[in-house]
Amino acid sequence: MPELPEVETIARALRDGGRDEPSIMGKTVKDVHVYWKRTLAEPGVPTFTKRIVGQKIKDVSRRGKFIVVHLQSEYLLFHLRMSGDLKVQVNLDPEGKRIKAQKHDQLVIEFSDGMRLAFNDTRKFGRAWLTRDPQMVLGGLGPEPFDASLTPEVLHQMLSAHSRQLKPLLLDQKFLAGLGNIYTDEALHLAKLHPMTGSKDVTFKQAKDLLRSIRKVLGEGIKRNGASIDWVYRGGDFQNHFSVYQCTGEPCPVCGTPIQRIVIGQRSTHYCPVCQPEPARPVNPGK
DNA sequence: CATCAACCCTGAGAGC
DNA sequence: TGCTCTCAGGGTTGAT
Repeated sequence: MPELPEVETIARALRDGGRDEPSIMGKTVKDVHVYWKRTLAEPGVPTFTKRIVGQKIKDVSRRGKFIVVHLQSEYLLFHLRMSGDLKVQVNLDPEGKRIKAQKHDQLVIEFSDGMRLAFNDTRKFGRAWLTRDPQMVLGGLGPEPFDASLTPEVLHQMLSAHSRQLKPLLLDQKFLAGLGNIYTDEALHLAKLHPMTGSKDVTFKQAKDLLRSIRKVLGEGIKRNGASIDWVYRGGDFQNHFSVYQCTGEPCPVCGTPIQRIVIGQRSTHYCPVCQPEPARPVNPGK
């Protein structure tokens, strides 16, 4: 499940090269193949093809969990959702014949230099947009976790403005962009905050600790090239450094207490019952 | 505004 | 071995 560190890792590889793959910077689109139509959020296949063929790739960046490919006159956005990945591959064999798409390739963009960019997505939840106005897609996102303008004061104020449990609030991309289930659980554990804590009950000091923790776990994830979970996404090794995520029953690395798993907002949630004590006024104490 | 369930999908793992 | 069943999970949508 690619979250900010995994998406950042992929975006950097596309821009600078890496993961044994060349950069896509400066390449020109020659043709496209859409194998699963729903992968293309907008526009439809004919318009998409007409508008993207001939365009040159100027830059690659990231916003939240979106990968932003800057073209000459518009933007190609990707959201990997659960199982998406972007791979740069050789498109033509030595005889100049097109190498057939790999299993679960949903969208393939061919370049004029014989390479291609493949959007591979087992579960088909991922989406791509071709748009002149990326704000139409990205406009609703909350701040970037590493943005300097996101100070402890600002986060504290943001938390106070809502009356929700911390876990689902941090997962909400409109509140903060980039966290997913893994890094949210890890950040809350590091900040010693129970996932059911009401956002209005978070003190300034706790907000400050939370911001530092979020940046710490995300930074650690990026440094380790993300986490490789199940068969999804290759390369990273942050999965070997989880403190609580998918560590149910294992000892908390801080105090040794077995990690517990509960469900909050239809999401599995892992925490240490000692390091992250039940808040005085938990939101929805019953469930 | 907040919560909740359903939905989109496939493959892994459990149970038989 | 092979079948069926359950489940995971990000984000969207519609109902309460």
